[in-house]
Amino acid sequence: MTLQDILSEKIKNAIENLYGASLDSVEFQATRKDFEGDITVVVFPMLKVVKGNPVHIGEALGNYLVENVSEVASFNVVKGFLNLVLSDAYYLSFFQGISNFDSYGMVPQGTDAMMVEYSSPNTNKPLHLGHIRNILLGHSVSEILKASGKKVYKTQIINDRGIHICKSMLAWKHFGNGETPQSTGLKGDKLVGNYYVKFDQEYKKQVTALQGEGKSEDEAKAEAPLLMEAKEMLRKWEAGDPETVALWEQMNGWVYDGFETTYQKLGVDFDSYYYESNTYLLGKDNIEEGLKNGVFYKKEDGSVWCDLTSEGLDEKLVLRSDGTAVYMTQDIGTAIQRVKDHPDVNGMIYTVGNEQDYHFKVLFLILKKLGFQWAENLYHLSYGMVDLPSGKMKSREGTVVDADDLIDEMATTAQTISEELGKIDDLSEAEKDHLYHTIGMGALKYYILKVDPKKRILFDPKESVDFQGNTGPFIQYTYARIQSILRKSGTVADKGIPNAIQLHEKEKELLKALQLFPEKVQEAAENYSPAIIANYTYDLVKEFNSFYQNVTILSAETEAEKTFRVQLSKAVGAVIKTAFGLLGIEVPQRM
RNA sequence: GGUCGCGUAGCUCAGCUGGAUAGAGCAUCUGCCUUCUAAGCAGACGGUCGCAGGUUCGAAUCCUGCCGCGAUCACCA
Repeated sequence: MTLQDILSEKIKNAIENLYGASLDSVEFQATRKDFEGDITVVVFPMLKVVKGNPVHIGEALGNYLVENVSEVASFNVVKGFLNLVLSDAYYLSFFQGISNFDSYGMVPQGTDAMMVEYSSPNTNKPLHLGHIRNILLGHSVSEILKASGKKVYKTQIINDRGIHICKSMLAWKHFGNGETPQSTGLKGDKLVGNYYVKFDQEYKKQVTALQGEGKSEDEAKAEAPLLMEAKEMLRKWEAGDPETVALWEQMNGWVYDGFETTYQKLGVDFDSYYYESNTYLLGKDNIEEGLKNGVFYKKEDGSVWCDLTSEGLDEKLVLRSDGTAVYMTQDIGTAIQRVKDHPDVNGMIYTVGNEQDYHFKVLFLILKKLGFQWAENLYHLSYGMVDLPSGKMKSREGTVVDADDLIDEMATTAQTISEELGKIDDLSEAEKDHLYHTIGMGALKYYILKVDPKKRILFDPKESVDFQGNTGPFIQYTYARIQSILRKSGTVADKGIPNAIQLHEKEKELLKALQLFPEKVQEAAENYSPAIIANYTYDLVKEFNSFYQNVTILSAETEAEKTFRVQLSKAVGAVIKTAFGLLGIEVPQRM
């Protein structure tokens, strides 16, 4: 039973005894910093059942609580706010209750499993900044769900088939001279991406040439030999032509190797992979079944639709008149397949940009109509675009920010700043490089995750990401300082937590901040929002820094104080580490 | 045009299940490094919470309308 529950119960009793009225609920909030007290009871809502002056009611309640609840030390009333001051003993017992700092805030894994899809790239282009937001969000939400007690399967669906892949393949065949990642030293995804660009260039030349021969733009675009050839290649691929399939496998293999390198640098991973080449035919059987159940209907031309007008949406095509699948068909089939593959899954999260909001609304509705139990727990983790100061990223104009380049730049920036400060000159080169990468990624990940996923992000690569204020490195730095305290405190931290000690104001604030962590994890899981964790961690760190600057830790006046403060620092360090773990950010011993 | 999302300090963002005088960081200015890491701390400056109504004891928060920005409305994926 939490303190709030206890207080709530007591307040209800008090209102019953004092005024003969019954309250449904009691509203609490954290006391604002400028008032004395730790927790505040809002009296206003009680006026609905108790007639009277809110200040008088507040005072009556305050007196009652001081007498009847040992945790309440004193109180004051401001307007309709009853501010309660909690006893040191209450805080100490809370702190002693966190026996294991490392697992504080984590809920043990239950049986409920969720599947989280993220990344899901095409195989014709390298990953860019937009993918990075997707990947970081998906990965972080996975970790947050795990922390809230869910079993999580991380997955992605790779768009490895279609005309765009054929374009890369064709360009490589014509202009590649047998180049490979090994022969060129290029990352596989970069190499293939270059041929995709090459295709486009050559294709445009052909179009221009055809236009010069008097064709219209549309005719020229449709009739350019390269495009015809690419379409032919797609037909061959679908027919299973061995040569085409072999080339496709080889080039996709290069791309996967390249992607894997980037994922490793980002520190993310997956439990399973789905490939569109395997799933693009799925879903037709489900449509057939839905047709029988009356979920769908067939038009005269043979196309199959789902009528969602009663839900305020449109009619949606689920099967073409020629019987072939559309995007929606495939997604229906893939969702169902995933649950077949993972029978314990009871919900899915799709990390996909907000331009597909409507698609997922429809998809989820259709899956519900088809009667799947797990369809009640589908969530589109929708996020806004990443904009550059110059506007939208456009691959054609070469304004995309390449993921690998960005990751490297972040580390370089971290290196420059670290070298200026010169605090880690004694580390080995390998240790330094690892640290630069840790800090650079901390900056990038925190920068992206701290903002509400729904919102667009303006990313200025020139100014790079800040290292001061509400940033990843600032929090990492605090962690490193805490590690320094622990190194220098020797075995003090092993002595346990003293139980008779007068709490400093800053210590109390810090304990309050620590107390919030488990609810924040829960809140983040319910809202699928890493931003909640990020902003909480920043608040905690600010509180710690204020404590750090205002109280003496290692040379505290008494031994008990010293032990207590070291323990407190240790706990804050542990929470930072856990919280950053949920954001997928590493935390350094020194920096 | 229909639908969805966003609009808070010069800039980047918190706060949004209604509660006290709307919070941080950056930028600008003032202090603080013989003392546990100054990537820090303490403070100053900075706001018609897009606009207008409504509900309420109380609205940045909920409702309606409008304005601005964006996305989306394919037998594309």
